[in-house]
Amino acid sequence: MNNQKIVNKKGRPKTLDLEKLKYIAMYNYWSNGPTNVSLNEICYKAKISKPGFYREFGGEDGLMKSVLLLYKNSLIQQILDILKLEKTFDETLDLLMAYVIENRDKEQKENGCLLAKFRQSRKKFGKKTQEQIDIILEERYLVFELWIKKAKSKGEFSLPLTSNFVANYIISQLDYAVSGLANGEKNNNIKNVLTLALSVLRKKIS
Amino acid sequence: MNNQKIVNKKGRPKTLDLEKLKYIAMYNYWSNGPTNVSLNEICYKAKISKPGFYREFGGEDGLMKSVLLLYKNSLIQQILDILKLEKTFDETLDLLMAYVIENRDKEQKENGCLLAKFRQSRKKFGKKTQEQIDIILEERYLVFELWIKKAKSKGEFSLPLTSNFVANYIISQLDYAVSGLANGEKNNNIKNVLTLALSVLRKKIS
DNA sequence: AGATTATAATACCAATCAGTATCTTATTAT
DNA sequence: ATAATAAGATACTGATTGGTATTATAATCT
Repeated sequence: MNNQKIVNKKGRPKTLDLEKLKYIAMYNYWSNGPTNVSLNEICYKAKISKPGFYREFGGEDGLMKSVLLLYKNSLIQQILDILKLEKTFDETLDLLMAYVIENRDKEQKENGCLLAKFRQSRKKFGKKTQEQIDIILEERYLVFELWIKKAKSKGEFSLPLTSNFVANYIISQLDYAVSGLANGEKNNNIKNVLTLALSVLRKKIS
Repeated sequence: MNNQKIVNKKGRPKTLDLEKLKYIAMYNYWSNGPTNVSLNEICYKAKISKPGFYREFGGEDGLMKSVLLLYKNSLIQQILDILKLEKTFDETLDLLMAYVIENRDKEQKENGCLLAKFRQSRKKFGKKTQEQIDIILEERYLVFELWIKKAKSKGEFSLPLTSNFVANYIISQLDYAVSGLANGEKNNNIKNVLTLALSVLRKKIS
């Protein structure tokens, strides 16, 4: 986006690796919690001088916003992509469960959801970060809601529940599962809880 | 417990207010998150000198263990007491929902569950704190499990689900509700989610 | 009264924090 | 070649952190 090394500019050329910095920041915010990582630490690990960092991001608020965008595009998108596979509603529930419980590696499970961590401490962050949290939450919600609406129109979901509520219900249960796994609960326990909680939305076998 | 001002002891008498310190620590850990509160800050707010604090608690680990015990006895106990009212299973579910959604004041809702916050950052704390987290989680689980077992023996709960699973399921849903409210979700949304999630455990109206 | 004991209070330590002033270096424009 | 520009890098600031050495104080014991 902003990589204009091609265009000859005046002044000393940039050598700092913004992608590396964002990735390192995301990883550290993710595993340690966004409120428990200092800018000093991030700059040191990314081998970027602090004045360089402040030139690029202005401060913590700008960095956090960038990290949230990176997390959305690389991680949250994986969940949203499942909703666009055009599988049946019940099959999609299975895929969502499998993604959360089986498909993520050990480290991802231990770290939980970075968006959830940001959300939990929302008030502690700057304006841009708070806005970005809200935007991503809304984006995620809208994709789930659209999926429910489609399932309804295809006749795959016919319970008398609003799309708004069903979307929130599923997101809530998935969020819980992710945080439960991060808390060290066993795969099978989470799987059973999720299975029962989502069973009320499925076509009854009887 | 340790208030032995009655017994004449040698040396300068203690004047520090341990209960006040623990209460202030609990409140600050609760509202700001246990990883975001410094000992300096706690000592300053409680008007206790740091050497005095270290003499009493040894350090952060000892304080956090004491705070967790205080939280368990004052807050978590309120939930557990509901399970001992000997109401029917379905009525007890109603009471649990009402407690989480209606009965807690605004500040409690915004702060969420202190135990959950400690649990989320469990690895960051000292040995005593980690052990106390585990103990309280286990105590809470056992009370829920006993309640389920009694409901089964009274014939109020007859689904083919283990008491272990049902206890975990209910705790999970309540935990989610508390954290959802802390994240600013609306009472009604949380109430609807909880109602649907717990409906699978209730006697069917049909 | 004087020794003993334990607590209170102040002041300090080195480490780390967010943020910046200053200086050096590498490029382009003239 | 020299000026202008912009980025890199070092080193600093004042504040805060966890933790402690030191000193003053208030009680009991002999």
